[in-house]
Amino acid sequence: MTTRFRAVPPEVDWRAFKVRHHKGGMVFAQGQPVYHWFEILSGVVRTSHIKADGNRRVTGFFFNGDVLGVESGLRTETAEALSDTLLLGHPLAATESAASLVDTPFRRALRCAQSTLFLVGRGSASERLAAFFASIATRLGSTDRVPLPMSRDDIADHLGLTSPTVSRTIVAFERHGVVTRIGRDELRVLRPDILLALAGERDLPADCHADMALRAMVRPSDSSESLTAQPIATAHTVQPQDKAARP
Amino acid sequence: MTTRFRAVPPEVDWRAFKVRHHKGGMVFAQGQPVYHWFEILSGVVRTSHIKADGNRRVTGFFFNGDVLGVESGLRTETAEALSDTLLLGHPLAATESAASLVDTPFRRALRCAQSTLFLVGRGSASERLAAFFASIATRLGSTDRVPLPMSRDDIADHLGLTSPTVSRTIVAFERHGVVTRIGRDELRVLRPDILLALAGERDLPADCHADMALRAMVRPSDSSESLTAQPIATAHTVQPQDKAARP
DNA sequence: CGGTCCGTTGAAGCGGATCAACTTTGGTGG
DNA sequence: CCACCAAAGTTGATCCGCTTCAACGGACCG
Repeated sequence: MTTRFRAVPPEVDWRAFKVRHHKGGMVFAQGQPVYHWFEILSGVVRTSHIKADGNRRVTGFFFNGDVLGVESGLRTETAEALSDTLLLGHPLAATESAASLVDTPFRRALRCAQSTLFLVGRGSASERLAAFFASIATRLGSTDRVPLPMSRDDIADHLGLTSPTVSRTIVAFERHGVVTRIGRDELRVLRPDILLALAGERDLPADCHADMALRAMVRPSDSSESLTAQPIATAHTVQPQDKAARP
Repeated sequence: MTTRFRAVPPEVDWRAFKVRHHKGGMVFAQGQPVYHWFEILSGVVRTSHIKADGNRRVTGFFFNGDVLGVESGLRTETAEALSDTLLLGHPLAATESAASLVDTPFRRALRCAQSTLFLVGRGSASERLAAFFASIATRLGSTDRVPLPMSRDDIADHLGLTSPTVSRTIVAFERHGVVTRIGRDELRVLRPDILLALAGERDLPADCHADMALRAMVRPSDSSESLTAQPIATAHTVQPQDKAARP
């Protein structure tokens, strides 16, 4: 819950500058390099993130006094003015030089929290779990090994699911040859490409339609059990417009 | 996505100390004052937040090299060791003195991101929207006025819902006298207590069971339309164990 | 005054929650 | 070392809330 006061005292506003945007204007765009962070003097700004699958995720709304665009490297999100807006821009370099050593933990925690935002709140159980597993594997630097020292309930409470759903989805992953269970608290990723595709981080391999197959997997209503043979899916190109990009 | 390197160079590790926890141990507890932040040398830690309604939300898992507990004031979450764990604790005071002015925007952004985590990914559409409206009102300092300069699609994409659901839920709120629509892009909150209760931030007023009533509202299947008369609900004490605390 | 966009409302289907039974695991003590 | 027990995971059946796909209405703007 952000407060409504000035973010930094005036003496730190070295080379701070005012920017005016009118309704619909773009403050910064996803993919651009980060040069400044902004403080809202008046107006409303919306930040959103477009995933590889085209889905949009609105990451925040910012009102008078709020701080936005605090990141480094490349913009992970786009900021647009929802109304005529007056911003105070702060050069990131000035901030960096004074606190480059110290604020690192804050930034890392911020990145971590923001990446978690993309895990929860959107997408099916398969997508969330795939993203979760991919995230763990990436953070540990191991391509295929995914330790799960937490309980299924922990995972469920983290992703906004329930324990039975987590179980079913993992079993479905395994039935499709995406992962293998090693004991109770470890996975081995057999098809990282499909895992990332399910997570929405990259496009699906052309040879399969994992999401449709996995959907059918979790709910074994149809008796067409031809799945144990082939790892993932037949060459069905029938994309049911499942959760494609909005127009 | 946090990296796996040391959070800060050694010269900043003034009075850094190692802490060892065994499986199940509590690193810090929700509500305690914040004195340190931690860096994981080995093991796994889980952070979770208990809401007023008793629901638990697992906010993150932290592995080797991750940073956790970066906040100020009182702990908003509890951290527990999922395995035998070795931590490196950093006094917050040392970090503060060097960067008290500069890291403020990072902290505010972090708080903002973390609070957003509690909005999405859990709870019904009513809960998410209630929390969203309450959040806007709080941030603007106005108890009752809630401007909505963003489209319904924006709100939906932010909360992990869809535009029709947002519409229906707002109308349901209005039918219960919780809010009133002023034009298209502004709300007036008539019953802040119920709004906060729906958001899970505090207990319900004893005289009503808003959640049950609102559920029935959104889906007008039953024709028992006695709702326009009394603001919220009759004195039904029939709590259907809806989303109560887990044991 | 007409057109277009956005919001609202309706009907139908599905995904995940819920409740409950069963199985497995891991830990403990005999 | 094995038997037992408690805790966790898996599986099944049913239900409900949200999504989806439409159609309608209303507001803003030319």
